[in-house]
Formats: sequence, C-alpha cells, structure tokens
Amino acid sequence: MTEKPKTDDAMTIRQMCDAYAVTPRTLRFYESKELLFPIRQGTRRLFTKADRARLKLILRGKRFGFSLEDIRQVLDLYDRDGSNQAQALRTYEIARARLAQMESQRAELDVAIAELKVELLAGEAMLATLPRAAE
Amino acid sequence: MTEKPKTDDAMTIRQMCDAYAVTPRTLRFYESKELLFPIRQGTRRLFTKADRARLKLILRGKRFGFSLEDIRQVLDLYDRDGSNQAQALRTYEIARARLAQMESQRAELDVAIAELKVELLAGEAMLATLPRAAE
DNA sequence: CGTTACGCTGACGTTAACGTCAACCTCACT
DNA sequence: AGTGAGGTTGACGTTAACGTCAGCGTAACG
Repeated sequence: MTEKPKTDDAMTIRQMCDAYAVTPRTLRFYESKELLFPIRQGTRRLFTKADRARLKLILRGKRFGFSLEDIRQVLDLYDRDGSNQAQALRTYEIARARLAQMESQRAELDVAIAELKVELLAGEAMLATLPRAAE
Repeated sequence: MTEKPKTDDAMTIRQMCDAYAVTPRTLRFYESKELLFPIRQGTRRLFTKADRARLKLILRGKRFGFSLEDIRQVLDLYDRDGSNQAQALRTYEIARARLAQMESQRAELDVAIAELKVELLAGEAMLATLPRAAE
C-alpha cells in the first residue's frame, strides 16, 4: 500500500497560482531557472507535491532575502542527496552566511534609523520656528 | 569683504572622486539626473562648494536607502527656497514616510532573522545526528 | 463548427544605478 | 611635434525577477 505517488496530486498552473499567490509567469520562470520541475501532460505543466514543497521553500527563501540562485543551490543539494552530510553542511553554511548578512544589514538599518530620527527632530524644530500662515 | 563665492573652491572631477569615494561616472550620472550642477570651465566640470554639500546629502540619503529620485526632490526643495514652510514640510513628510518604511523593513528583517535562526538550530540538530566521517 | 477558457513558447520590456567601452579633445611638458 | 594625464560625450551593457505582449495550440461546451 501507500505505493502511488503518481500524478494523484498534480495541480495545474492556475491552481498553483491561486494556492500560492504567484503568477503563471513566475512559475514558468522558476522552471526555466530549474527551481521547479513540473511534469508534462502533453504540453501542459502539472505541478506535483514535490513541486509544491519546493515552491514553499522558494517563497520562504525569498522572504529571507535569498536570491533565486542561492535558493536553487540549496534545493539542488536537498534533491541530490538529502542525507549527505557534506551537502547538508554546505546548506548550513550558506544559511549561516546569509544570517550574518541579515544581521549586519539590520545593524546598518538601525544606525540609519537613528540618524534619520535625529534629522526629523531637527526638522520639527525648524518647522516650529516658522509656523506662519496658520490658516 | 567675504564677497567672493566665485570659483575659489572649485574641484575637478578627480578631486571629487578622491574626496568622496565615488567614480567619475557617478558624478556625471548625478549631473545628468540633475542632482549636481557643476559649472564648466570650457568643457570640464568644476564642482563648487554647493555641489559638495549636495553630494554629501546624496550619499547620506543613499545610506538611508532613499532612491536618487527621492533625493532629487528633496534637494530641489532645499534649493528652490529653503525657507518655505510648505516645502520644508514636504521634505519632512518624505523623511517621515521613509522612516516608517525603514522601521517596517526592520521589523520584517527581525522576523526573518528569528525564523532563519530556528532553521539553523534544526540544521545543527540534523548535522549532529550524522557526524560520520570525522576529520 | 464556432467560441471561450486555459495553456504554451518565444522574445522584448522594465527598473536602478551606474559600468564599460570607443572616440575625441586639450593642456602641459619635453 | 609627440606623448601622457585627465577630461568629455555618447551609447550600449549589466543584474534580478519577473511583466507584457504576440501568435499559436487544444479541449470542452453548446
């Protein structure tokens, strides 16, 4: 039993779009970039459960700010051999590097926010000196 | 006295590049986008004190994540009439909007960082289960 | 059999902020 | 006159992640 991972759960491109809030163009684009591998029924694409799993990872990766290329590499590693420790380690390293980037970016953002707040205070002070034309 | 804001302090493009760590292309690009207005000595550009002040603001704006177009608008307002309260107010509003963006971005980044950290912990756990091929 | 829905494949367009030539000028020397 | 440094103006290239056609197929409905 449980021996039927065939096309039981295949979804059309439109169903995918509705389910994941992406455009057809996006899905085709991801396929062209080898991020997704929908099967074909004639000329049409059918997205399997595996594709949906990958798409979820892709969208998550994007939220993290990974580039599609980064994401592709990680997906490749998962696909090729999920139980290879060298590859798992590589994935881990990529993620760690990205985390470092994000934390650095956040630090810069914090500085910029602080500076901008100072500017705003100065701006408010200036505005207060010339409150003419009070309707 | 103090009546000579002529070309006393004009700088060549190369001097500007060295002073502000930008390329000539960048300065010419900024001029084409009407962010800078270097005077001409024959065909060559000479950047005045005013240009340097603007460039500093531009670079600062970029650190804040403003687009060049945003920056141009603000510079225009300053230039046109620095003491116009309506314009100062507009500048203030632009900056406030940008600050809101930045804080929202920071919040998202925080979430993404937190999530990614969770993933990393999971990754570490997984790596720990298969510590084969030591060394 | 006509139309409507859905899908497919190119292929060019978009946005930002410059990078990267190529071809030319033009001083200051030597 | 030659040469080298530094400058100028086009104008096309780059990167990411799709958007936006145009033109075509095909499958079901009425």
